[in-house]
Amino acid sequence: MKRTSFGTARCPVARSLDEIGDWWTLLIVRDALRGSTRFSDFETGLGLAKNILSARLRKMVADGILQTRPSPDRADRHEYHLTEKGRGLHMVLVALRQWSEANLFTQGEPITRMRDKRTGAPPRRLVLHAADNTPLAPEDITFRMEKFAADPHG
Amino acid sequence: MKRTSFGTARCPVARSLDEIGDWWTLLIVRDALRGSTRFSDFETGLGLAKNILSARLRKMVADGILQTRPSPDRADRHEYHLTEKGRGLHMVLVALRQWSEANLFTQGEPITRMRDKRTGAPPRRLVLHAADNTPLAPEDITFRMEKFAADPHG
DNA sequence: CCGCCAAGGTTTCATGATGAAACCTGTTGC
DNA sequence: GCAACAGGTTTCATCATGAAACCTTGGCGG
Repeated sequence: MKRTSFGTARCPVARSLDEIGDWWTLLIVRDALRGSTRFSDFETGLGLAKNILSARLRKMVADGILQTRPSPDRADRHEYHLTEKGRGLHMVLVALRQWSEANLFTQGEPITRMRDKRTGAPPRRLVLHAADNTPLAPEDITFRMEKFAADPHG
Repeated sequence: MKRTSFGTARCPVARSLDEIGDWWTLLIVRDALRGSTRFSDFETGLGLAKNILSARLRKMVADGILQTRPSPDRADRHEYHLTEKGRGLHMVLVALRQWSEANLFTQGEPITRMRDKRTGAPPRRLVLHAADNTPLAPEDITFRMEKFAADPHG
């Protein structure tokens, strides 16, 4: 009945889907990374119903992905800004974007592509590297159950 | 009323969410990358209802993320294997996993972590690089509307 | 060759999430 | 003072999700 929750899953992938695995959250982050801060920015950029947007923004603030700041020009309003946690989702968006570009578009279709602001060149593809900088394929990876300890390198 | 579709969006992020942006698809890919191939593998690994699993597998086959192969031991059954397109989602899972590890776990919590199979060490964090290998932050990126042309480097 | 069991689904039905449209509320511009 | 507008909330119909029951096919023990 109730949508199953992964909020306490031991698998990080499952747990992350609990916070951002719905239809709109990542797109809100995408727009926020490109400068959207106001309710109407998101509304027009995404074309979603106000009630849904309202609910999502509220949840994202509660989850620490966005934070509200008083609007500079209107005392009764506020803006939505990404937290560091929210900005951290940039890499997820890049990964999704690169997969999508490689698999979901056909020749000649209009597409919004990512470019290096200085040079106009496309960024490199993401690659997972081992500690010694050799690339790691899915088969080169194993999984281990541990007790969480924060990575000192961030 | 109907869940809005991003299947024809020009933004790759939006379009990808149309195919994999639901609660179970990425977790099915995760299990498939770790070796699950049979219906019951996914069912027990994920703990989801059979009807939902059935619908997801069917959609993922239709989308070219999974493909069915005849089972080696039972003529009337088949296995589900990732296509190249499906394997390409590995990087998305890694990005989600790293974000989750950095933001959703507290000290001492049990967690399933990714390790280099040879050395047991954790992989490096993903970083987006420019063509000249300098790191690119979200602010260093711009977006351009183009007609899609496949990247010759894959 | 008969009956039973398990894998791999499909059907049914109650409930929660989604989305369109209408409505509310406080400012600001005129 | 009043209309317009941003920024929501409420209402209601519809869709998707999930639990449980049911079906179907092929081994297999006797």
